Amino acid sequence: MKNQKRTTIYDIAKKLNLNASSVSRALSNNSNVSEATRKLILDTAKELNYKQNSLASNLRKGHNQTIGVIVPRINQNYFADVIAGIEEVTYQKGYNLVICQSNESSSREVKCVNTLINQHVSCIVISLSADFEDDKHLQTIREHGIPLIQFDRVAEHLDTFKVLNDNEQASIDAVTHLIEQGYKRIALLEGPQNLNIFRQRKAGYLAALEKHNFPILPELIKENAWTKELGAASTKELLSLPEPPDAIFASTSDFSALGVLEVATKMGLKVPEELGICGYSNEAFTEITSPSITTIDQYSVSMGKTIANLYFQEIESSDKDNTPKIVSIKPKLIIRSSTLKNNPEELTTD
Amino acid sequence: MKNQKRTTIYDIAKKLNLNASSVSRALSNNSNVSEATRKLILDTAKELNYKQNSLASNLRKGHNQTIGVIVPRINQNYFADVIAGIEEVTYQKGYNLVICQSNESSSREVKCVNTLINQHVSCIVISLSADFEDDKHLQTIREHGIPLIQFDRVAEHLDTFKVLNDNEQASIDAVTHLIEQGYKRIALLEGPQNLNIFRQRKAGYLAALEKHNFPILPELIKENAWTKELGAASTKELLSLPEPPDAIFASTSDFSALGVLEVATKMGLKVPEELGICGYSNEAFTEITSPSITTIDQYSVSMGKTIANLYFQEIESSDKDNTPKIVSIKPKLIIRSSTLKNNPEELTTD
DNA sequence: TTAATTTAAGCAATCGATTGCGATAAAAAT
DNA sequence: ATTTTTATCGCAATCGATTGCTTAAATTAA
Repeated sequence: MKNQKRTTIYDIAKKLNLNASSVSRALSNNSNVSEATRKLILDTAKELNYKQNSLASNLRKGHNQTIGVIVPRINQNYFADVIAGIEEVTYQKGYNLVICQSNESSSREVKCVNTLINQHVSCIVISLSADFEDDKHLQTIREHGIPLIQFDRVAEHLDTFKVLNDNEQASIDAVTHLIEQGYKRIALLEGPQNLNIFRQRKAGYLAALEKHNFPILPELIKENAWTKELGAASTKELLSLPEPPDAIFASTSDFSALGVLEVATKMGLKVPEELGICGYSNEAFTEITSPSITTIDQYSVSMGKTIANLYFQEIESSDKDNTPKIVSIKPKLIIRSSTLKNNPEELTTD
Repeated sequence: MKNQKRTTIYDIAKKLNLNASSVSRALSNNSNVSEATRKLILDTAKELNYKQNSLASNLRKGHNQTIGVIVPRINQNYFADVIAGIEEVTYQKGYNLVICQSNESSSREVKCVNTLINQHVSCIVISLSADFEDDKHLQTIREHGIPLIQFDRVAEHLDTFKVLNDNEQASIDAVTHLIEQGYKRIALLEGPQNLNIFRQRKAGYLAALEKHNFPILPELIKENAWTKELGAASTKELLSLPEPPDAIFASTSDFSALGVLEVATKMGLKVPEELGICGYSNEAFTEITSPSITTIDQYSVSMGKTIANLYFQEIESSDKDNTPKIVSIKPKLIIRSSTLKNNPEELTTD
């Protein structure tokens, strides 16, 4: 269906009895073209409906004003927000975004990486899939001289640019808050420990307990409680313990926390009086549930902007092989009703 | 920072004392290369860490296995879902996605279109920005021979491929449901009427009322009630009328419906007994509010898949200039508590 | 053994834009 | 009037992969 070929600089040149080089220079607005012919060229370019061929231009210039982004799921709020943040900045700079989703599968992640390398993108931004084990594909990126920025879920030992949330500190804040509210037996719903973020959140949980001389009770730590359903299932198990917890920190996600809340409500447990609940991510719905759910905001959009700015300020601008930088963003504990056992008036105000 | 140049087919050719053409043929797995040299080439390609340069390849082949997508906001659930659906299919076909967001601004939309044209994408998929007025940029796409698929928010009079929701029917279903539940004065929160989707939803509202011989009361129709805040404001106005409505159809979005719910709750109105509420989009939170909100599911992910399939089945495969097709997807009314005045047991079960 | 045919690989043009270098003409300096 | 400088513009190579055509070699047929 694409029959008519598009007009090139040669078409413009021919029509004006000029050389293509002049047309190129006029169009790139750069140098050594008289004002008269420039105007002539610009006019006929418009007349002939000329549009530059970025493929040719990029091939010649040896680079591609494009940044590749690989995320587990495009339509997961957190990642969608990060992408929106990246796009906001890259758009200003005239860069494009090529988006891939790994679908939480590392084999697909590898394919995405290869495609982006083929595309000669200027930079690859990635957040790892859940079944991450091998970082060979990340090494490949570096071998090809493509700057790599990892965010959120990263291969920690790999020396690349990183934009992270301080998951451990956020976790400490959350658990400390629970302790201060008078909860005594605090359970943890944890995620896959091959991912740094979940390891860190667990570490924060442990650190906070230890600091306040709380015992660490393995039976109160449930792994693999990622989704609402899994969170609900774990909650049932926890609440049927001889000594059940009086608070649950769903460090995996707000969805998991929602599962906790639903089970608690169904079992007639009062939240926050009899069970405190804290989620993670500040999903929109946490504000709406009754009671509203205490959670942690990750500043996702601004994380995206940070990622893009990192590229433009640290990588693109400098010509030297600069050492990778790590930017850490401190998430914010959003205190809501689901954990306010003591002081309901202490609600966070924005 | 990108100092080492990448290995090309010429590097491989030189190393094996072959011609680049043979390398190209071996790599493309096509024709006229002996098994022996093919293996040799493949091996050294791996050894030298060769990755094809898609820019050069696409330039030569005259096309680009890339589809450009322009949406108002990447991180709006509906659009994120559609994109995820598109990506799912295009990934299988080895196509890439270039994503742009117009930020609800048509001037930015125009720039996005131009970038995608420059990139020589194989197809452009677009959902229009809120301030849509002029379709010149869409015409430009066609002038450049690039297939165009509009979805959801479209320029109706333009003869292009379209993937749509049957907004009018969905609206009829919703309002009919309200009528059947015994609501007598049904208000409408409407969106910008320059967008087809909001016009259609309004038309459905009017059609349903007319069919049941309900009077159309202009004071019950509120424009510009898109967000939660605007929805709340309109609700306040509606409820302070001498004869306030007993149901509100927030045809703009679930967020607007949420605003309605919050105002109603604050004013002590019982939902659904004293006020029925229906939203649009089936956002995740509508299930969680108390009462849960009746809404309309748009099958967003499957819309994305439909879009991509339309491209591959109708456009890419056929070589003739085929006439644009319109695919309409029937949304589904999800009945929840917020409208069940009569029969609370009638809840939709999935 | 020679001719006809198939197979494998090289040659060179091409996609469209960019850019260093050189050429020409006009303007400025002497 | 002659030389020097500057402003414009053309020439041609280049980016890396693809592909039609040609040639050389190998295989088969006669």
